[in-house]
Amino acid sequence: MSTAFGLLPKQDRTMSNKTNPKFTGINGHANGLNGKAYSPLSEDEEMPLSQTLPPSRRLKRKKTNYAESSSEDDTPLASSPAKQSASAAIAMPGAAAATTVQSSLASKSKRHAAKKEESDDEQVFKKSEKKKPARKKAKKEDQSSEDDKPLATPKPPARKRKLKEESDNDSSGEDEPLVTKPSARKAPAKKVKTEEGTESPAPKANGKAEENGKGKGRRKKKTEEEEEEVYRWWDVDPNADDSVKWSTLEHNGVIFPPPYEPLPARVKMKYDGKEVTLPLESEEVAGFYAALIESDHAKDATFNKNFFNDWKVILKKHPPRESVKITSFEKCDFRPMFDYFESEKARKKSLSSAEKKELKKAKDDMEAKYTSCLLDGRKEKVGNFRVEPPGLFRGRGEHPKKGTLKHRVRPEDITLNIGKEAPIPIPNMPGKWKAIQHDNTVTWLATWTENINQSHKYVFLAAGSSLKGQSDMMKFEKARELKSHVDRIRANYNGDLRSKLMAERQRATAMYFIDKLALRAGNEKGEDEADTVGCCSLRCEHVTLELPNFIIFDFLGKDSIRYYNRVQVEAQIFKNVRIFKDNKEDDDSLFDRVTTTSLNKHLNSEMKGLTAKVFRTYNASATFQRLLDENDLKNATLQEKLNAYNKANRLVAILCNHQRSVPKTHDQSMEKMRQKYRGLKYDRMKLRHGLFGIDSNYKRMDQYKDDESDIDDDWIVEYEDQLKAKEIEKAEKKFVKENEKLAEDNIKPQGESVLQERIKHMEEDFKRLAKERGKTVASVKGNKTPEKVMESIDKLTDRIKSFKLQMVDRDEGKEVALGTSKINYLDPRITASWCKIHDVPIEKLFSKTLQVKFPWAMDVDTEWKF
DNA sequence: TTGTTAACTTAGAACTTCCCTA
DNA sequence: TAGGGAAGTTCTAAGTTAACAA
Repeated sequence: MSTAFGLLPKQDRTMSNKTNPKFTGINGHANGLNGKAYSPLSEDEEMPLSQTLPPSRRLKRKKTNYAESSSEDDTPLASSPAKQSASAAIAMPGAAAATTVQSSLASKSKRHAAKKEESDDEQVFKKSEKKKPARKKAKKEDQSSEDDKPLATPKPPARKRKLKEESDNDSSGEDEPLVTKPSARKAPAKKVKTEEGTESPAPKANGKAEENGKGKGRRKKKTEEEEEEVYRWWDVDPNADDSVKWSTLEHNGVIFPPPYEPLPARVKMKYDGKEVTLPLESEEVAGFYAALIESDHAKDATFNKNFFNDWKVILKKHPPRESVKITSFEKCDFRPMFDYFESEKARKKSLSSAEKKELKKAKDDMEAKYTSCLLDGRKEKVGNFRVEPPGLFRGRGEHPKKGTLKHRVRPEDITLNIGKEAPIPIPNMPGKWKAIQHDNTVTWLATWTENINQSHKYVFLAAGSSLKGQSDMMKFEKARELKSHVDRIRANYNGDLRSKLMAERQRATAMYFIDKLALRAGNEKGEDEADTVGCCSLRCEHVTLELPNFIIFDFLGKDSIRYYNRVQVEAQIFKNVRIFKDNKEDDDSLFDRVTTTSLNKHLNSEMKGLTAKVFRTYNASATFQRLLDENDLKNATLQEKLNAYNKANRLVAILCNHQRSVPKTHDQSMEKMRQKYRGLKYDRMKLRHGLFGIDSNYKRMDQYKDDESDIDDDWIVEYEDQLKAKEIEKAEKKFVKENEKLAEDNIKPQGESVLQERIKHMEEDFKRLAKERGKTVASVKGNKTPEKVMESIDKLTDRIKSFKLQMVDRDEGKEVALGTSKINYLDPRITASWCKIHDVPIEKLFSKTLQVKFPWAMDVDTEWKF
């Protein structure tokens, strides 16, 4: 494997977003980050495939031949004599030129014979050797019939996800989790205040809340402090049945966005240079686009095409009043609308802070009742209680549907999930809910189906809620459980890398990538989605082999973020990928015998509840813990500790390929930093020269010369001019202020000559500086001893070093998003424990939101390890 | 066995607030 | 004290997973 990302040569780790191929999400955790080198190849493992397997049995397939060659594809690796020579060539290390051998498909009879020879593997082979389907077809477009259905009788969804943890309950000793399973949501809760100000009783000891969670007026009003008391779900009985998520649930539904507010009559878009008056319906959609004309979306042909097509449909029903026919996108000028939106933004921005506060309060008051719900009698925060407003679909990457119109969601679209006894909320816009259901095995409060991809939208509780917290904690516990299985699992897949069955060998190789590179599982995607891949859906074009043992990954992953990584792999992996790619087209699947389902099924057999995703969590958290532990921070300052933490965080983010777009002002701020950096070096140079001026016996300290090579004469002229201008400006301002002060005190102000005198002195100083240019001797202000000057030089050198580090840090981190791993992959207990060990306040590392999200992690002691 | 889908987590973009510097 | 940039928060798209229907 390659070195850690941060240590890679530049060409191997240049990063960039999306279309600009640069980001190199090198893991390196097998050597650099993780430090674990697995099973070094033994003599036996080095044995060419040709000696282990009859080479002629090697697979050959082409995408176009999938159908007719299916049975051929089922041939186990070791069973096709017809391809012996080709396989021998593949198997020879370094025999790259011989990897692609044209050969005809083996005959059925040969295949049959081969299968007979493989009697031992027959069963396995039959079960696993299935071809993967090509990209899924587009989902059914028209779901309107569903939408037009009358209010359905409340019924629970046909299918439901069964919790994995259920199966874990009966896990045998061998697979015992490291830590007692957390969870259990139905333990006694602290009293909470209901919306009306009454209190709900705590649920009964068995976890079931009193019917409907209501116990009005039974108890005295408690103080605010007590009401705010947190329900410590993580302290309660872990053996509760977690297929049931709640006993009682009360909420106020969702809040719909306000109706469309028409533009002032004077604001009109233009068509073919002339103003057009649009009816509300078409004006609203035009406005969606107008707001984006300065964004990248408006530069995208697909986005524009989809928007225009959808808008034309609206226009047909609601044409411009001038009876102009809008048929050409190019003739549309949305600028007047855009300008109006901008002016409105500016107007809102310019409001006084009191006015802004008032507006915010009105909004908060209006939303207040939707922000929380009563779950088993306890008040819990709701996450996305606002219904998504209509707009243009902002699909990422090359999503074929980006720009299409996302319809306004109405009550008729929404199904509520609520307790049986709870009052049904009334929508804040005209209409009736699509359906009401009382399913306590799911956690959502409301759902609807979006019109573009027919994807389901849900309203869930907030990240800080007990339900989310429990699930989060279980996620990390599952990842920790992997710790005690991972050696065995790795040994198993390392063994399978040489399996005679293609499916097993592919699966083992995929597992290797998932484990070492933290790749996602990679489900198949449909034609109506962006073409992105993960491990199982990698195509041949996404992996390039480079002798002797490098693999270059280059593909678009989730959110169309580019994954580029040049990785040094073990010989067997290299060999396998060569075999998998052989005789396939670029757009053929690399792992044609592996699906996410089959892979996860296998992982589950290795450890209960294990999926590809668990590996990502495990590797992120384990790597983070190890990196933190590697630091010696005994005498470190707070800043040094924070730097060490952020560095570990950054390495994990790189491992997981978490990118962000470069801040728009990045180049500008880097340039500022560079100027400041040079300025510091200039200051040191002057001190050095000054030191020599004071005492020529002092060394000129030429060790800094190279470091100061970017300070050339031209730059110095420019810099000193800037300095001079700044100093004069400063002096002028100071002079004005002094006079103002004097005027206030009724004292005669200073004359202009005072300022002129000061400026004259400054100019003399700068003239002296100009004379010293190009010389190695300079004057030093004040009566400084050489020792004092030396001291200043050392201090400056430290500042220069630290500033340089800051610059490098800023530049290298410009495309790395730290938040994603912190929120989703790093066990918060690692941070909590680390903070305690190093006496770092948690708020330095966890924002308020993160602290609310992870209350369950805060109690760990300093001994706790992931 | 395979495809579909419900339910959930993970993700970067977009927006908002905070804080530092001039 | 403004305003610019960073940090924090919200929004919603895009994944994963497993149950279930065909």
